[in-house]
Amino acid sequence: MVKWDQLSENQKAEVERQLGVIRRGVVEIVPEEELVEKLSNSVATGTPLKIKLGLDPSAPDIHVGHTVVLHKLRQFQTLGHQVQLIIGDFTGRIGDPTGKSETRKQLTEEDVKRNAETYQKQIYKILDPEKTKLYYNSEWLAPMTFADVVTLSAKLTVARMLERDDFTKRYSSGQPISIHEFFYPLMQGYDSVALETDVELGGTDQKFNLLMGRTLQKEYGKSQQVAIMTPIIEGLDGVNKMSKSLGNYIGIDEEPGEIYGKSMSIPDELMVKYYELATDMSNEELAALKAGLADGTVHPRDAKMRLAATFVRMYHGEEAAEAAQQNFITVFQQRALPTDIEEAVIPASELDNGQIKLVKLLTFTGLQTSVSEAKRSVQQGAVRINEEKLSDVDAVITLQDGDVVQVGKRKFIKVKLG
RNA sequence: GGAGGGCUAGUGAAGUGGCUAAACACGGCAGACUGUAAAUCUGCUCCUUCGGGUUCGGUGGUUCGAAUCCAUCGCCCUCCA
Repeated sequence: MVKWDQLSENQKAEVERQLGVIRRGVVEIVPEEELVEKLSNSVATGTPLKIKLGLDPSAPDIHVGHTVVLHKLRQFQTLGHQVQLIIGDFTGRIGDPTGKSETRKQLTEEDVKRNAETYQKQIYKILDPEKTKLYYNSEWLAPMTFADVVTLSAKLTVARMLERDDFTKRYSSGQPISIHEFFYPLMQGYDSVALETDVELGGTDQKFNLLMGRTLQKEYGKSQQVAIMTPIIEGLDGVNKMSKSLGNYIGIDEEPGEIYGKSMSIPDELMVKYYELATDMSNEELAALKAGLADGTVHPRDAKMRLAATFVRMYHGEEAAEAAQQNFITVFQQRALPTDIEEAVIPASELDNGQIKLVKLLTFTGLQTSVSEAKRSVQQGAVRINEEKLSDVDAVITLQDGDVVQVGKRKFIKVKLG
């Protein structure tokens, strides 16, 4: 093991450079001194560090919140390190209790497998597959005997387990905690033992689990990993953490227009954070942007548009980003009709003499989910056909090919008679 | 094993026989305002062929009438052992 003190000046500079990248946006590095030593050894010997991330395959749709940690992994890869991606196929069948107010349902083997595949497709939009090793933790967890499990679980106490914040909360507020949930941190920690991980990444909510890895590695006589915690990013509302269940997320698999629009809807205060944590913008560019926003030379709206375009570019490419931006300018800034409107086919059977009731049209095209909702929208002046406002609930209209039906600011459909 | 408490619309939570399609808050949608937003203000927020229909964990009862009473089943929690 080569130590920091033994490094040449050039090597020290390299370690410093790496630290600069690694530190960006992270909340905590535990313990930072050990990271310095691990990096020193890595630089001196040319051995990449093993950087681990555990994936819970219960939610296969990756959103921007998940990408925070993925971008951090990508940075490690760019610095030359090796990523260990663990598909928690075994743990997934138990369900991580982290951040959950209630027990998660257990996944079946097929669920896990299907989700894992979806995951990989999305994850390589950010990670470099060349520097990623994929593991399934059933590989080492499934063969363990009950005796092995008892040995493992004997290393921790119930009191220790209950220290964990979400267990404490659930326990004191009378929410159920199943015994099997206690095994989740143990298994995740054991993954690090099995793979001899150098650095494990996770959100701040993963702190307990990450530290468990250190504890268990020590118990099993291994070198202890460094835990790096990335922030939990707020969702579109700017208040709650981004999550699918709260609906305040930007999914990386979403349509370019959606990604762009959602990005534009975030509060200004969140912009820099998103740039810092969830984009591939360099530290230098980031600093320039911050300065520009601070001294007023960069308009917040322009900065946000650039952010939105960056998201689309990362997940759909340059062309899609430009198209999404152009569409946004037309529809929202100029309040004009978008150039590319989805068509809805209205079969002749739905028409009576070429006519159709307005509310019927709205529900039939899927612009509204129920007649009641459609009526409300009409009454509220949200409905337009060919940019002309219609406010009569009982209106019967004559449709023509190419008529554009609009509800609110963002829902459009072009009529196609068929 | 014993005792008690709970399950209401997307969420939280009122409601303990008719005045309750069910307060209120949040969320959501729409309108105004703006730099797209956020904030703020306003309206709407079960479905409907607009006659009505279907809701308060499931089922079965009592009653002219039940989210509200009874029975039973399921799920959850607390305390005691």
